[in-house]
Amino acid sequence: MHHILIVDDHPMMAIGLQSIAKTVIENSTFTLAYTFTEGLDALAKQPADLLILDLAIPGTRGPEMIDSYRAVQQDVRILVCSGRDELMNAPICLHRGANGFLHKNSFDGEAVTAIRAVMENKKYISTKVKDAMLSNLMEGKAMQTDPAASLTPREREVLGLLLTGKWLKAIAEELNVKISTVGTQKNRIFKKMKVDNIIDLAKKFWYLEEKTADHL
Amino acid sequence: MHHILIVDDHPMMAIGLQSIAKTVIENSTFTLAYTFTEGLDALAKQPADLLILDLAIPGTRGPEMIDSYRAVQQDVRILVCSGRDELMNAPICLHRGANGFLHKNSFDGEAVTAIRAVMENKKYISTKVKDAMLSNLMEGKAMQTDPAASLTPREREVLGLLLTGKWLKAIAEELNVKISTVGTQKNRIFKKMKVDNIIDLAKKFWYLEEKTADHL
DNA sequence: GCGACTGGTAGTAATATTTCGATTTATGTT
DNA sequence: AACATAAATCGAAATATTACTACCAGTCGC
Repeated sequence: MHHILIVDDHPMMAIGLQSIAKTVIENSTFTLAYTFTEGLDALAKQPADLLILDLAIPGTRGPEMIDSYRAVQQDVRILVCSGRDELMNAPICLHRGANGFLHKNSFDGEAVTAIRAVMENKKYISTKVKDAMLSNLMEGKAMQTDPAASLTPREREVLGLLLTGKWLKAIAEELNVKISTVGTQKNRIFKKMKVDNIIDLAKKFWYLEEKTADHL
Repeated sequence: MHHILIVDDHPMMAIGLQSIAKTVIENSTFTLAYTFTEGLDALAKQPADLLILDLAIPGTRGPEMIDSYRAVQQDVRILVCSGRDELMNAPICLHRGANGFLHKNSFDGEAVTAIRAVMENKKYISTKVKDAMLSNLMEGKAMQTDPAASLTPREREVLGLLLTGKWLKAIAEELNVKISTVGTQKNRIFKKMKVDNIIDLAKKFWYLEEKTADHL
């Protein structure tokens, strides 16, 4: 008898995952949660054998979420399921303590493999990620990191506001700093992210946009 | 006995939809397709009673897809299921001949309602969209169709270049006009599209973008 | 032929942004 | 304590964009 908690802000995706998990783990019960805090509460109320976690749920900053859930139940198996760039995020999540990383574009066969592996206390990453990590290793390159990892907290804050389409003036007012300050931050963000214009920046962080697109 | 075709590039989302549809329509068979052409082929091979269609699948231009499927089977019920801006896209899709529009963030209850309505040959849109359309109507505004319909050819050309992130200067050189001219066009585009900044503009035309998010 | 309208084009002044370099503050090291 | 470093801030000049207005060439209806 196993209990599985699925945290995903897309209910239909959660149901898809549940449907797949049911075929892998017999005799299982499920809780579906649709926000970060809802998920935390659910885990606090009932320990889970498996936590399937969407990275991109609103009000969170991605991989850091893993820590929060581990803090509630230290030994929970965590399978991150994200639509964000796999090559970038899988290593980050595993490094942060996840047991597996499953891309949302994966076919159900891969989902089955991932769930099975994690339930057997093994780590799971896709072959694609394994290969990439291996070839990075052989070329002596450091592991792929979050593109925003090199940004300072303040820069990330400005990044978020820039992606809402706000003007520098509005951002400056919101943050209570001078416009020139925001200009400098924007400049540094562009340089660090190796982009030249706001459109390319937005594309790099398209996955953050999906949430906002709903209430245009 | 009903046959249902689900076209979505996220297999797990497709499974979620299937799982929900199963509870609504008894005695149903399913085909899941993961690309636009796969979907077309599947429909050509076996007529469907219901087509659940994701708008954002790669290699397509959004709502126009509806025409392609109707060309294969004129009387198929089409329920569009998209994660993008509902207020804008739902009217467009229905105007183009879809039978319903379901947002991907909807809860399963709404999905059930939507599927049931469409299967009963009724139209389905969310209350949110209904309200918005109604208030538009009362204010005498026309129903939203193609957002770019009101743009002139030249404006569309500039729009395309703007969405690649090019600066006015580069666009002006490319089109062999003065920067001020491009500035004017941009201004008119912004006004017509009722946006204030390039990010919101890009969001309005998300379906022109190749699905960059997944392979960044 | 004559307004009225549309599409494409610019000029200009007001605003916004980029791009420097420089200062301040906090933190960690020796 | 002295020093180095990273983060955040800001001023000012150089550029770029926006918000106007205006002009001209077609086109349509009459």
